[in-house]
Amino acid sequence: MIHNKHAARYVSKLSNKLRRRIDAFSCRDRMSGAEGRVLHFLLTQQGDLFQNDIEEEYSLRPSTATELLKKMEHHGLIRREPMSGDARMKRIVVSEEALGYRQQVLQDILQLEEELTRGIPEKDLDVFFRVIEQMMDNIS
Amino acid sequence: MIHNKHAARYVSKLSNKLRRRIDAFSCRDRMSGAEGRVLHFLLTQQGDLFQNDIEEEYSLRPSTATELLKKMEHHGLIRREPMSGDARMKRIVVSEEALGYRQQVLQDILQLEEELTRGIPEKDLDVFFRVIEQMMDNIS
DNA sequence: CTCAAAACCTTAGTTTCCTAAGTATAGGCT
DNA sequence: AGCCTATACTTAGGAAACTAAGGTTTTGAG
Repeated sequence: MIHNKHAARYVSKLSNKLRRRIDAFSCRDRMSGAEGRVLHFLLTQQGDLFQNDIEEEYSLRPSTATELLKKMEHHGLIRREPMSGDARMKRIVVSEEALGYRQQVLQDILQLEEELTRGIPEKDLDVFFRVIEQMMDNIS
Repeated sequence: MIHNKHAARYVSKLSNKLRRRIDAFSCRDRMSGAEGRVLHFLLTQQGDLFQNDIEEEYSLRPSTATELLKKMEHHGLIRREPMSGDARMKRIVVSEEALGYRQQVLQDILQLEEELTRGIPEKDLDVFFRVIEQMMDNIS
């Protein structure tokens, strides 16, 4: 290794700072941190989504995902519909109420993204994304 | 925003995967996740370290850091010595026992780092580190 | 039909983190 | 000296996140 910097530590540190920042989001008084993150994921993803996808996206164990989604369902953020074709799977659907937060959530994320990437050249961001993708491949 | 990729999500996702990976480290059966992370930090840092530094590094509240360090002390991983000059501060010292894990911890980290950066050009890593540093500045 | 695997759930316990309110010390400022 | 604010850390209590181990039901392959 030539670098004296540790990529793992850098990434973790930035991620922790981000968690802090995201906890200050406006909608946060109506849902927990994890619930907010998952809601944002649901709102920006297209196509059918299942518990499986949540587990993969956030590196969660099935039981953790179950508990989290159950809580979101109880809070009225999502519904879970049986999937025709495979009775084991339940499709996750964002509720009407949660769709009302959509604008705010997207706005918050957009603002964070702009703040985060301020002063960073486009080509550097391209490299950054490429490196992260490679790293995710490397350890998966 | 020109990118359709979200830097925040990318970083969080990689960080989660890393946490999983690090939890599988060999010494991990003798300490919890957070304890292991802090121990690694202590072992690779030079100069006096205080609770303050742990809070900053991991974006923790004082009470969280207190609890974590108290647990590490109880598990025999660290000691806390009164600081001459400022009676409010207590210096964190890695115990003899924990120093025994040193080689293993450093080895684990080095291996992860090599695995993580495999196939990524040196100059891309330079950009990567620069971008992360800028992002940390941007949101602090 | 049988059986392994997949998708998800349940339970019970641990770990991590937070808020809110404290103690004690330090370093001003008048 | 006395007062005030900030700093460093602590305590108490609770919420959130995670884990391991063991279900259920359904699927799909042999």
